[in-house]
Amino acid sequence: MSTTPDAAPLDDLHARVLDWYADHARDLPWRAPDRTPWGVLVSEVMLQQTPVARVLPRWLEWLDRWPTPSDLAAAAPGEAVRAWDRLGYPRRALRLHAAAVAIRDEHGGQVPAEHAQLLALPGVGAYTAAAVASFAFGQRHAVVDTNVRRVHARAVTGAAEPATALTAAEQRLAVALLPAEAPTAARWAVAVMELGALVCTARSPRCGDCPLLERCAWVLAGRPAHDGPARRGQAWAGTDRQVRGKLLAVLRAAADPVSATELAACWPEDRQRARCLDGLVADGLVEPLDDGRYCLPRT
DNA sequence: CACTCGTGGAT
DNA sequence: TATCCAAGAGT
Repeated sequence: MSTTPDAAPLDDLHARVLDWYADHARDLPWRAPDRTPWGVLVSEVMLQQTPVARVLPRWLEWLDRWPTPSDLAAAAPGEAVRAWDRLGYPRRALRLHAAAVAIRDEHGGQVPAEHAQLLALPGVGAYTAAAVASFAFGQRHAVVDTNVRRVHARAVTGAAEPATALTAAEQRLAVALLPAEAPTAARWAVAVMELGALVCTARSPRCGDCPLLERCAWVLAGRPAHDGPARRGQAWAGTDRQVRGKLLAVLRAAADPVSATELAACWPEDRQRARCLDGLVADGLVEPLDDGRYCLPRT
C-alpha cells in the first residue's frame, strides 16, 4: 500500500470543512433544491444583521406573496415595508423593492448572475453580490461576511477576532483559500459561513465540535485574547433609531394614514420626533400627505 | 473611515 | 438587568 503523503494543507482545510458541512448543514428553505435566485437574494438581504430564526417566517411569506422580482416590483414600496414587519433596518425593504424594479426593468425580470450587475442593485453590496453569485449561480467568489472573517481570523490567522473593518489582507486571504473549481468553491463559501454560525461563534465557540480544532491557529497559539480595540456597543435608549422604529411601527400597523397627533403619542420630545419623521420621509420610508397625515410610501 | 441605521433573543 | 450581537450597505 502506497504511503500517500499528507494532503496539502489547503486540501486538508477544504476537506475538513466540506465534510463537516455535509453532515451539519441546516435545512434552510433558501438552500433547498427548488430555490430560485430571487429567493436567495431575498434571503441574503433579510439576513443582513438579522438572525436566521427571525428571518425564516418573513422569507416564507415574502416568497409566497412575491414569488418573482416582477411580483414585488408591481407592489407599492410601502407594502414591502409593511411586510418587512420587525426584521429591523427597514430601508432594506425599500431597497429590495427598488432592486426588484431594477431587475424587472433592466434585466428582463431575471436576477442577474454577474457579480458586477448584482453589485449595481440597490441594497446589494460586496458581500451580498458575492453570496448570490456563489449560492444561487454556483460561481467562484470570495464570500466574506462576519462569520467567515471570524473563522479565518481564528483558524488561519490565529487571532481571537477579526479587525473592526474588512481589510485588504482579509480579502486576499479569502481569495487565496478558495478551492479551484467553481462548484467546490461555492460549497466552501457556504460551509465556512455555516461553521462560523454554528460552531466558531463570536461569544463562546464550540471548539469541541469543530473540524478544524487540531489545526486551528488560534487554539494552537493558546487562544490569545483579542488585542485590538473593543468594539463599541450600539446605544439604543433615546436614540433616533429607537424613535424611528416607534414611528414606523405605528405606520406599519395602521391601515389608513396617520395624523401627526397620533404619531406624537409614540415619543414625547417634539424636536427629536420631528427630526426623525423628517428623516423617514427623506429616506422614502414615509410619505407625507397634503392633508398633514402620513403613511407608508404608495409609489 | 467612522458613523448611522432596528429588533429582540441569548447570556 | 445590562450587554452582546445577528449572512451589511450607504454615506
